[in-house]
Amino acid sequence: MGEVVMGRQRPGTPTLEEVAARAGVGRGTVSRVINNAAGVKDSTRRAVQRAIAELGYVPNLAARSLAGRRADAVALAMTEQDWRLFGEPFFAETVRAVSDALTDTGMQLLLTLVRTAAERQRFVEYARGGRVDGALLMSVRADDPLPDMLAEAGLPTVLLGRRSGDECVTYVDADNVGGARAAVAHLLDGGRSRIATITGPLDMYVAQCRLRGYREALDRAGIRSRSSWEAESDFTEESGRRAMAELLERHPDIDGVFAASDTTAAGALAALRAAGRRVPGDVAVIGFDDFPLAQRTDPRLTTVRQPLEEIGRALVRLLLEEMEQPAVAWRHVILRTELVLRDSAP
Amino acid sequence: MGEVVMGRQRPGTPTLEEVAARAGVGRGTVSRVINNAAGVKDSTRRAVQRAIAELGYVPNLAARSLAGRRADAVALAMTEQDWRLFGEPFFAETVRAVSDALTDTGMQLLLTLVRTAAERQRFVEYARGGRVDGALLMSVRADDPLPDMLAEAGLPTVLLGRRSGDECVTYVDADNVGGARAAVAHLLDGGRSRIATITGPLDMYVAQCRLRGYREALDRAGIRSRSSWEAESDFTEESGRRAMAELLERHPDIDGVFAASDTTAAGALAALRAAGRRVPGDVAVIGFDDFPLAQRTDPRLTTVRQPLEEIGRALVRLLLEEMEQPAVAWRHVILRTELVLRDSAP
DNA sequence: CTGAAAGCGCTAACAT
DNA sequence: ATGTTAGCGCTTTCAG
Repeated sequence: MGEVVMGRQRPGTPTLEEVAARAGVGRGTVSRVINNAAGVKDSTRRAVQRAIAELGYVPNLAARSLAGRRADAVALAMTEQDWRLFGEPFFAETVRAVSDALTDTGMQLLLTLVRTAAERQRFVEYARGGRVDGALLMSVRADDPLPDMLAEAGLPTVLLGRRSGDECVTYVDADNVGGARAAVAHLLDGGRSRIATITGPLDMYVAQCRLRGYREALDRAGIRSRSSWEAESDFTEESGRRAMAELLERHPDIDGVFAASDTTAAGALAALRAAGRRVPGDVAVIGFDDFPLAQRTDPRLTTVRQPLEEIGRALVRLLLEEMEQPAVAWRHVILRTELVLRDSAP
Repeated sequence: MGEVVMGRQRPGTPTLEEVAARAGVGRGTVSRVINNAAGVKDSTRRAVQRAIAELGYVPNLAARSLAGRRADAVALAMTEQDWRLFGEPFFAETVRAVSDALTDTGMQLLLTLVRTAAERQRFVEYARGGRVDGALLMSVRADDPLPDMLAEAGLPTVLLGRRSGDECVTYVDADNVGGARAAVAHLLDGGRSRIATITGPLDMYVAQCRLRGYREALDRAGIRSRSSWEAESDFTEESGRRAMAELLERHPDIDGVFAASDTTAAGALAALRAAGRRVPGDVAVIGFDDFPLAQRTDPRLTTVRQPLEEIGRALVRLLLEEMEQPAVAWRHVILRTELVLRDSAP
């Protein structure tokens, strides 16, 4: 009687051994051919390739993984908060950059959602189970235990951003303090002096850094920073709008705004418009992240550009390094940010 | 001499065999315990669990996969175009729904980018190599060869949306024609008669369907549809803005707009505002997809809601069915859409 | 209820 | 340059 098979993989899939038989060679030779190893006579190689084509052979990756002790894949994990920021260009562009940086390595990039505790558990088992050779973690929150769980399990792990000033786990970050400082300094240079800021969620280190840069720039100019000039957002456009409205109410004479994200800057713009302010005539706005979002509407804003291509490359490079060597040290890379000037009349 | 090992997996990882030795049982028993199989004496089970905990044992997924002939993972592949629509709430919400629907199965969801031909090749090898038990494909273009490549390889595959009216591969879709028709009928009911539409990219079947619904509704009302009342967008906000401006120029007396997407509707809104039209006073706008994007600005728009939770569940259910049975038939599910009324004064 | 044994399909070291 | 062999760590009969 035909028993019910619980296996999911189609039967009858040709194996390396069948290819070897058909090509009239040993299994080792076939293995060399499919792995592009040197030292195979050209005629043999072609014979094997023909057999592969005729049989429609595809290597079984589980077997390769088991024998070769590697997965040829890396995960990029995103938490629930990341997911809500999904729409942000920063997010999509970074993933794209990582994907590009990975093309040469032949490794498959796997994006995974880690929203609940159950999903985190499953992901950890997946990663520790050897289905990926390493993990990239996006914009981790201060209280996120995932990096440590993976790092302690010995899985090569690299963070995009850090959880705090004394982060240990290997990470790539942008110079958030410096970028914010440069932005505010630019506003000051342009003759603005009543400068407010819309911060990101302050439980994220990145938001703390950008706020610090804002304050430092004011300090250096001899301006005492005050909390009434600071309003928190959660990096969404809507919260940026609200924060801006709030700031305007507190300080109708604002003439400059530093927004901690591109999306937030877009919200700020909308709120300023709604309040009848001209931008940048009455109020100059500088946003972190150089994306079209805040610029969909007319005024070409000056922005702080993060070098996303570089970030993607650095993430992959560090991950590869972690994979090559046993984890002897944490490696940190902080990439310079750049002010992109667009407001000719500051 | 210590040879350089190219393997990536940490050595010294405890194996099932070591657990068995420590617990003083056979390997089979350990296997039964970690798979929650029935028929293990309670005391034995606990002994094994203790050994697992003490050793910090984690099953090697490659070995399990090889022996068990399944991957316990499914892929959700996104093409380059999808990726550009990444920001759309529809996208994020659908993935979330799929993720939710998958939690009970214990399978890991893997999002993969398939942007270039090289990436497609790699993904096909990954999938055919047995690293996933099935694939979900988002909003495929008419000329996308990926569905056929996977389906022909015998991999359980389900599409979200179809490539054309005679799509074969198993899919889940929304009733786009009906939804569009209902939207336009609602505008007509509200006394509007000069109704334009902003379509999606017409090489996508979903966009064709929504346009067809628009035309059918007008036909039924005895209004001849004309192409000058139709403008194409690529589903982005910017293109929606442009399309609306164009339509306004051609027909300044427009009093209703059906937008083929939420994002497009947002663009239309902005353009209408810029042209000094009140919404919905002068012009009523209905968008497909029920999301806050088009509603960030004041007027509460009536929208066409796609049942995303249902779509996610259906995708997973069909995929599981494909996995259980050899592919004997293509299965298609078309989910009803719903008009969400918000404009009390149509 | 449990142990022993036979693979799953591949890589890599070792012969030749 | 190529064939042979010994595992990789697990699931799954099949005996007991």
